[in-house]
Amino acid sequence: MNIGEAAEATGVSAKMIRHYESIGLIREAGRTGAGYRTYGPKDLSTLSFIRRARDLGFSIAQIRDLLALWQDRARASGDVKRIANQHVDEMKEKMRLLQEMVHTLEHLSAHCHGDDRPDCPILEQLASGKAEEACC
Amino acid sequence: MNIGEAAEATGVSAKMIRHYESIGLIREAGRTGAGYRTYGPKDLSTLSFIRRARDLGFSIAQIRDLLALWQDRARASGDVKRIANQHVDEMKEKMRLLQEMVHTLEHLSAHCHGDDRPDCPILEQLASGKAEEACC
DNA sequence: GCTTGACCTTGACATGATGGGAAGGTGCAC
DNA sequence: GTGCACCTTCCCATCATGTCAAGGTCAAGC
Repeated sequence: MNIGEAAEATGVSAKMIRHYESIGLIREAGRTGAGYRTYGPKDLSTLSFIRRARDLGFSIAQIRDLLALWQDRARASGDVKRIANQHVDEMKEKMRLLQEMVHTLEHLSAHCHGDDRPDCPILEQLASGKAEEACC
Repeated sequence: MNIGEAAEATGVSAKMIRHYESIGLIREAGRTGAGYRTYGPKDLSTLSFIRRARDLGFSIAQIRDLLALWQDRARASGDVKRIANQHVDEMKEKMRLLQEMVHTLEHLSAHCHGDDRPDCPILEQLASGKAEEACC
């Protein structure tokens, strides 16, 4: 199976398959006489695994660990759970920061006329850092 | 005022001040005879403006627009509000995606023993893409 | 005056995950 | 045997920021 077909089958772009190989996330693919990479069912499983983990937002480093655990029959599920929970915590923290920013900005936006007049609490906040006080 | 003092005063690192200058976000700083950059009160205001906008998650491109509006006395507050609301929408979309991932992962994690046994629905989901069905 | 240490200068390189493109080789169908 | 789709490697770009290196400058203490 060619890299293009493998990409099609797994949803990982050919570009990224080569990249994952270059950083050692996946083993080096076999080659045809002409140097074309070839992929078998096992490789496809690994690539699909990676794509699903990426879809869940895991970093490459985390995926590296998850792949090792996946291929380790003597693994402890606790190790997997720990990685997943850590990732969940990271995502929640990101959400919290986003929520804070959204909150501030929505508040400012609600007090902005949004018409042709130039006065705007959003710019005032950015300029002075104390629009909150000025406005509420 | 030196770049280091300006950085200290505004919370924008010296590195980033030079960077912002190089990409044309701020005007070129004045120089001493020895080539040191110098900053005045107006520059400090601009840098503080940028830092606050960055703290609210605005991209450099958006900040470029906001700065232009800030310095335009004939601006329409509607233009500012539009940029802010667009940014809020982007952040909300990011939060939505994060929430989805968190939801899936917390669900899987809840069904993982997290002990020394090897069986783990998290890995099963990543491997097969159908843990949801297998589990619930 | 000289040394020292803190600061400045430019420039290059790194991050993380991905995309884009160029230049050249290969495989297959007509 | 030609054309087209695909493959190869390699370089560059993103985005905002940090790090490091090599060298110049300033001010204070001796």
